[in-house]
This record gives sequence, structure tokens and C-alpha cells, in this order.
Amino acid sequence: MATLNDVAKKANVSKMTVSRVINHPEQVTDELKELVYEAMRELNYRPNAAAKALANNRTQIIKLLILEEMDTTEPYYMFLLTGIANELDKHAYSLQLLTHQNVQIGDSDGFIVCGMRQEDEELIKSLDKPTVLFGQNEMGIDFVDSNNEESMAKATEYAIEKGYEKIVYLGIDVDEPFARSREKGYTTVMSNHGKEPCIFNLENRSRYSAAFIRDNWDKFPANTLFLCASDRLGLGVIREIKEHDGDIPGDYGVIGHDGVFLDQIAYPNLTTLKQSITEMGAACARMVLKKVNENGKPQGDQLFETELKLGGTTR
Amino acid sequence: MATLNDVAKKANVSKMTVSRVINHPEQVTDELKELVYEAMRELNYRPNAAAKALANNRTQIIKLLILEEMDTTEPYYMFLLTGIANELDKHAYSLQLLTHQNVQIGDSDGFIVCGMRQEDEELIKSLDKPTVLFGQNEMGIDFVDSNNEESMAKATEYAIEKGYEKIVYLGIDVDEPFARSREKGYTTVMSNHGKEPCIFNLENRSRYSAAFIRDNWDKFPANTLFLCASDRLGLGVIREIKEHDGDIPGDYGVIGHDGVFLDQIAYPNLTTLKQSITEMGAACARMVLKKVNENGKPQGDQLFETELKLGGTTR
DNA sequence: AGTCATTCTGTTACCGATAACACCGCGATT
DNA sequence: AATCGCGGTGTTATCGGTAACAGAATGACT
Repeated sequence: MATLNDVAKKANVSKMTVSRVINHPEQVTDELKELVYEAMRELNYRPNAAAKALANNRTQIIKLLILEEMDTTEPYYMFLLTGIANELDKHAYSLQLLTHQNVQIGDSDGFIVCGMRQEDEELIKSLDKPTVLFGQNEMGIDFVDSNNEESMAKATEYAIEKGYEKIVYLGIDVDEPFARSREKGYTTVMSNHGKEPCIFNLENRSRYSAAFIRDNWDKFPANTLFLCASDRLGLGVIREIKEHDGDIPGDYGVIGHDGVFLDQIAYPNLTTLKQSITEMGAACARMVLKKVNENGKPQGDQLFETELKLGGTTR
Repeated sequence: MATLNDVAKKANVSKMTVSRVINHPEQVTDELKELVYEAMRELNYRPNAAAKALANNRTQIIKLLILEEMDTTEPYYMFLLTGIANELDKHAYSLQLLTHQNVQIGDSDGFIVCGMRQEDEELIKSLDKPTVLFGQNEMGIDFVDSNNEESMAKATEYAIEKGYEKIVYLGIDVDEPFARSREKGYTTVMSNHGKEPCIFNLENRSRYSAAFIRDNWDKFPANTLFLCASDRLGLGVIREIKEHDGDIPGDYGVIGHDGVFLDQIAYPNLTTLKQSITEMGAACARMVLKKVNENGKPQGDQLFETELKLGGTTR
């Protein structure tokens, strides 16, 4: 592998000039810069991450903390990981995965945390390096997330537009900002249209939403749409409506949220609010690297729109 | 962070002795070793991966190549990743994820490849670093996998034992070693019991297995068990049996394979052959690191048993 | 012309670890 | 007693980069 030194010799300059071309190009004349770029191209120069890390007193490592239990997660995180990893790669950074099992060993330049719940606040605050959350929070920590409120508002509008008379919201039974935002998107649009909100919160498992439908079937006349805070809940709803020989999407509509995998597993395919997980992962990575370079300077929040992806569970 | 030097001073020895205690402890007297260990403990010494990498002309990075498309994969890979990452962490290694999107940039000490198909042979052979495959193969490359044959044999035995008269095998329609092994496990046990094998291969999507059941429903009398090469296929089978008001698990049994996530999504929960993905991931990591340390010396294969996890789709 | 500031490039030392070599002391060998 | 061998330890140079400083060239100003 070609080194800085090789490039320097080829371009007839010192190592330092080459280093500067890479890190502080404004300090080098255009003429030399051209020579150096040329040499780098010819030698197919790739900086040595280890050397760079050592010299900068960095690790070139970002740790990804996944606080959620793995067996309740969808392939969701694979997309997130891909997005993060690709972006980190571009900056000669690599990834370390931390889960509940393994405590934090080794060092890193920064953290990306996901699956966070209120009770993890202390843990997060104890992190001594630039940190970015994947998922909105009220702790004042920079984050990336879907625009949960806007997302559910959009879905509610759509349901109304399609003429469903009763629109029932099935939320996830946790006291977290994302859950509140989704609910708010629903209630806001409902009241804008002078409709009565109808909200139930359930544990995020398909068997609970199925049981819920079973236990309350007589409360749901034809022309009802179930707006679910996750595809998982949506799945259980579909299952139980079918069990009652309900007509989807004629008499009953279902809309889920996430659009990662389960919406495709459902039959018929679930209409859902699809998140751009991979892009959000990349955004997390960019944000944390920027924060590292700017010595921990706050980066603010970044919200992504969801896409209403139509399946066979809505008219 | 404490360095080698700090430890050396504290223990009144040279850096080199400390380094030796870590890497070649047999070259140091027990007396000094104790002093050094003591100092390391007191200072909470953690080796600097970047420095180590630089000195050893290593990268301390293992690349994970995922050749499969992400949207057809289950959370499967998250478990694998967790296993790999935890193990790598222990050895101060970190991970880089490569997918179809991003070509290989940067350098690494070794590769773990998964989701490989025959057509990827050339790519794999072009890798210039120690490589381990996740998934059996006939290219002579070291691998880790479930014992596919044994796994299906076990399931077939179980189905027979439970008195299902007809046992239908639904395989995945690809010409890959893992698929052949699974089929072989089934056929071997069937012929041992003097029963006629009945095999169909389908694309690995639930809607295809559902369609298959629909189109051939009259061929499957009561007391039939469907042994599926994936939980995904199993899901479609369950769906369609229910559509025909078939009794599961009384008249129809279903067994899937993988046990990662979909088996729990299914209703009733799918009886499946659960793989120890996380452990296999760790095994991959150990194997590739060993291979790196031994300059690419072949490591052979490692097969893991699956666990027959009973759900509600078998008697 | 001489001084000075400015802009650019090169030199040196260092980040934290390791391999190769030098060296020291001791028992075994003659 | 002198030499040899060898296990055990320290010294030096090195991996590939970067910051801090030094030095050279240029133009502006008195």
C-alpha cells in the first residue's frame, strides 16, 4: 500500500505538504496541490486509518449502542446499520456494536444510540463522547428521527379522504416522545375534521392487537380504519379481522407504520408509513462525525418525512 | 488513558517487558509478570488499538460482506452481527459492513462473507485476505453453518414420531449446498422409514408457498405435515391452510426453519428449527481472527446443531 | 535599500505499540 | 579460571501520519 511518503517522493514535496493537501488544502498552492493529487491518483493512495488515529489521538471508531432487545426488533436495524456503516466507511471510520450483553470495552470517538427509553437517560448522560440519538427525545440530545407527528397526520388525512367513517388509533403503550408525537398527529387531524378521536394503547406485539380486536369486535362497525403505530400491531389487526371474515379493504382498513419488512409479510400487503431507515442511518453517522470534528458542538435535530406506501389494506 | 509507558514506569520495567507480558508472556519471569499485571490493573490499562495496528501493520478491522439483498432478509443478520461484533470487540477488532451498494474501500485484516451464492465465487476468490464464510460451500473455503442435514433429519423424525402420515418437503428453489443438505436430511430419514419423499421447491416468499398450497390443496389429505426449508415458506403455508379452514395442528402440521423472528410472528407460533445465529457469528469471528493470526492457515468447517423449538403448528 | 509581515514549505518530534538486536548475568563445559 | 550458551531484559528504530516550529521567499512599507 502506498504511504504518504511514497506520494511525497513522487510529487517531489515533503510528507507534510501531502498531509496538508489532505487536511488543510487552503494552505497549499494550487500548483503543488495538482502535483500531489496527481501522485495520489497514480499510486492509488489510501490513508492509513491506524496511523491517522494514532497521530490525532482518535480511534476512528464510532460505537453503536442498541438498547432494545434484539428479539423484538425487525430487520429495521439492518437498514440502519447499513446506512451508518456506509457513511462511516467514507470517512475511514469503523463501527463497533454494543448491545445489552457486552458492556463498553475499548474506546471510541463518539456514539450513536438507538432504541432508547426514558430509563436510559442516565446511561446516555454518562457517555463521555459526542453522542447522537436515533429517535426523538426530550433530553436535549441531538437526534435523527422520522417526523412522527407529520407521518400520522398524513395517514389520518388519507384515511378520511378515502371515506372511512370511524378511524381508530392503536398506539404503542409506552410513555415515549415518539409515541406521543404519533398520537398527536392523529388527534390533531381528527379534531381539524371535527371527528372524535378513538385511542387505544397496546403492547407492541401482534397477538395483543389481535386479542384487542377480538375482545372489542362489536365496537367496530363496517367502514372502520385502524391506524396502527407499528406494522406489528397492524399484522395482528389484519389477522383478527380475517378471523371474523371482515372485508379488507372494503369494510375495514388498516394502516401500519415503519415499512421495513412486516408490511410485506402481511397478506394482503399492509398500507404503511415507510421510513427511510438507511438514509437516517447515514444522517446519524454524518451528524456524529461532524460533532466529533467540532469538539462536541450541538448539532440540533433532523427529521425525515415518511412515505405513505399503499398496500392492499386500504381502499 | 494509560499507555504502555505508564504501566512500565509504575512496574519499574521497560515498555518492552510490558508488551511482552501481553503478547509473549512465556518470555517473562513470573515475578515481573505479577508486577506488570498489578500495574495494569491499577491503571486500568487498555491497549491502544490504533498503535497496535500501526506497529503490526494490521488494521484491526474485519469486513463483513453481506451479499444478500437487505429487503429479503430477516432480523437474522442482526443476531449474526451481534455475535460477530461482541467477539471482535474482545480482541480490539472492529467491524466494517459491506453491502452491494458500497464497493470495498479501505483496508482490512480479513473477511467474513455471508449470503453467498454460487455466482459470487469469483468475488470471494478475489479477496486477498483471510476469509471465512457464513454458510456451507463447496469451494473449499472455511465456513461456519448450521448442520442443515442433521437439522432436517431431526425434524423429519419428529414429524414421523408424531404420527403425521404424509410429510411434504417444501424446499427453497436455489441450487445451493445448504438447500441440498436440508433436502438430503429429509430424504434420508424418509427412506429409512420406507416412506416416499414428496418434494417441491419454491421461491422463498410466503406468497409463493401460500399459492402453492392453494393450487394443490386437493393433493393434501388430512394428517399431512409440511416441512419447510424456511419460516417464511412456513408462514405462507399456515396462512393458506387457515384459508381452507384446515385444522392446525390436528389435521395439518407445519415445521419451519431458522427460528429467528418469523416463527414468533406466525399465529399459531411456528414449530421451527432454531439456529444459534449469535453463537455462529461469534464462531465466525473467532475463526477469522485465528486465521489472521496464523497467516491464512485453513481452519476447516464448523457445524452447529439446531434446536427443534416447538410451537403450535405441530401436535 | 533595509526592515517587516506574510505566505508557503520543510524539519523535527511525537502519538503508542512492536520486532530486531544488544546486552547482562549466571550456570555449565572444558 | 576462561569460555560458551542461553534465558531474561532493555535499547533502538519503525509503523504512517500530524502539530508545532523553523526557515525561505516574496512583496509592502518606511
